Amino acid sequence: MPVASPAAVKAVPPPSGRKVPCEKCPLRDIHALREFSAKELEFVSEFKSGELNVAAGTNILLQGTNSAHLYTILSGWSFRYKMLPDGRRQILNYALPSDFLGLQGSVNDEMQHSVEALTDMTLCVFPREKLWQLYRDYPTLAFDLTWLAAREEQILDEHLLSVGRRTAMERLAYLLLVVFQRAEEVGLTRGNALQLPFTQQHVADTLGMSLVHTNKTLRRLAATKTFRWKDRRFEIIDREGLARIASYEAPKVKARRPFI
Amino acid sequence: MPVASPAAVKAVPPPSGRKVPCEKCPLRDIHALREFSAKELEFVSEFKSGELNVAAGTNILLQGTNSAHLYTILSGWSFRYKMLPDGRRQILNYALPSDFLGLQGSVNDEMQHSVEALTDMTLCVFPREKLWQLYRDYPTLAFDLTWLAAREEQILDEHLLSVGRRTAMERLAYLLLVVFQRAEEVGLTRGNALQLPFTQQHVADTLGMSLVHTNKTLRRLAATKTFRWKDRRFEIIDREGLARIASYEAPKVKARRPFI
DNA sequence: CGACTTGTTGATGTACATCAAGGTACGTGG
DNA sequence: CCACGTACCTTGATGTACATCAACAAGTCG
Repeated sequence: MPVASPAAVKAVPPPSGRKVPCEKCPLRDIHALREFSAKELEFVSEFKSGELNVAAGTNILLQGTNSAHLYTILSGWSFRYKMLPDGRRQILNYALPSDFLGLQGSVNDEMQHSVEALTDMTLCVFPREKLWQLYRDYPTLAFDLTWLAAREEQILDEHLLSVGRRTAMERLAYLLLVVFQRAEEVGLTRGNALQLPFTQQHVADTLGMSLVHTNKTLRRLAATKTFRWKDRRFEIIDREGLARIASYEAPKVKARRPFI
Repeated sequence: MPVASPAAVKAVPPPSGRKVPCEKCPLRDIHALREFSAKELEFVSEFKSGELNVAAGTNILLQGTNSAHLYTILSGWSFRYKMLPDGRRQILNYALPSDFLGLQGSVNDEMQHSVEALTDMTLCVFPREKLWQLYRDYPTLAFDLTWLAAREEQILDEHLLSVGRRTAMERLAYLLLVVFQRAEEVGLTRGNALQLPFTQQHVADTLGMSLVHTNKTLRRLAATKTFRWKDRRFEIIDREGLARIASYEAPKVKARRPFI
């Protein structure tokens, strides 16, 4: 039975009162994100209740609990995952700077998934109870949230296609490609290189494969020389080649993506 | 290679001008759905551009195209799916009455998935260009859309866990259970029985398995006598038993679900 | 005209050989 | 100690082939 390494559950620390003013939000430098109007900026500043620094390995959200907070990632990597009672783990998606966490908590009493920090992170914290105010007074921001939810859905669709119907090679090629592209979008790459914070066990749990098989497949895929991955440093060499192996075509995005 | 039966692509007919007034919307009888205020009802009536009757097998939305319309299902079953260039098909989710289709088209230029009617259906049609008006003037409805998107995400999460980490038996038990529960929610069941409009090929493409293996697993699962399924008639006998086999726990929903 | 036969098709059920993926074990190197 | 790499054996899943059965259409005969 494929059982993931038992994740040590670290609880989240309380949010610090510290509030970097939103005008100086580091996310505003990211070109792929839309800009806020002065009025929006003012509201978001007010909406924000503080910042949170969490260490790698911390569980930001935990399956079976409820969270009074919503988060926007300011820096660092994390992943959403679910676990079965016997410890089998499925990683659902990775979350990078500008991604939004916790919206599902508005539908269910209890979170149906967990989120764990892959690296040290900084999070922007919003109280869930003010969410309604956002919908009432800031339709542009409300639309942004829907946009983000629909985008998450679209990523999950593609991921499900991978796990359900792509071969191990295809899956792996697809994952590496997509992760690189998403990191690139938010400025985490330097040229064709990227610091990849996850292990082969993470990859295995993302693609629904065993660790051993992931390793073997990774070796076979590396032989195509479409990328290099050694000691956390990932370098993409032949993007089109990877896409071809994955039989994946990147969707065209309609507009610059929003962030809250 | 597991290739789905080649789906004949039938185009959607143009929406009929016919508009059943929203006060008489058949969905309003469903207890699980929230009620609309008079003002909301008035707007939705205006938002609605017509109705659409489609035959089983019709593609309501098509991967790679863009759709000017959004749909709420008034009656009938359909499924969202993606296909790889060589014909491998992954069914992402089923859509039942009160479910909303097409929101992803607001994020991407082109649809990244298709939707096919499983049975004859009636759809309520909305023009996408009026969506912004809804966000601007009807925050409660905007919130409903977000709620629906978050719910879809939650279903996909669980589905991904299934395909990635559950065994064939568990997957199958999970699917049958969840489909029954969703049908029950919108009043499509009679006691413990349900008209199931899909074939074993659909099940296979949903769970990421081959047709043959689906059939064998279905036989083994049927031997547990937790359900009966013959000639489109599905009867659930031991719900808790199925849930135990699937190691699945149904999430608690926070509020009565909305529909547009 | 209706009843019966025949052929076709789609869905299901099963056998068997093959193969991709899993599990265990035991390396290495940092 | 943990992440990675690899060998070896096992098993779960696939692909192909073929059989059954019901639904349906077309054609034939009394």
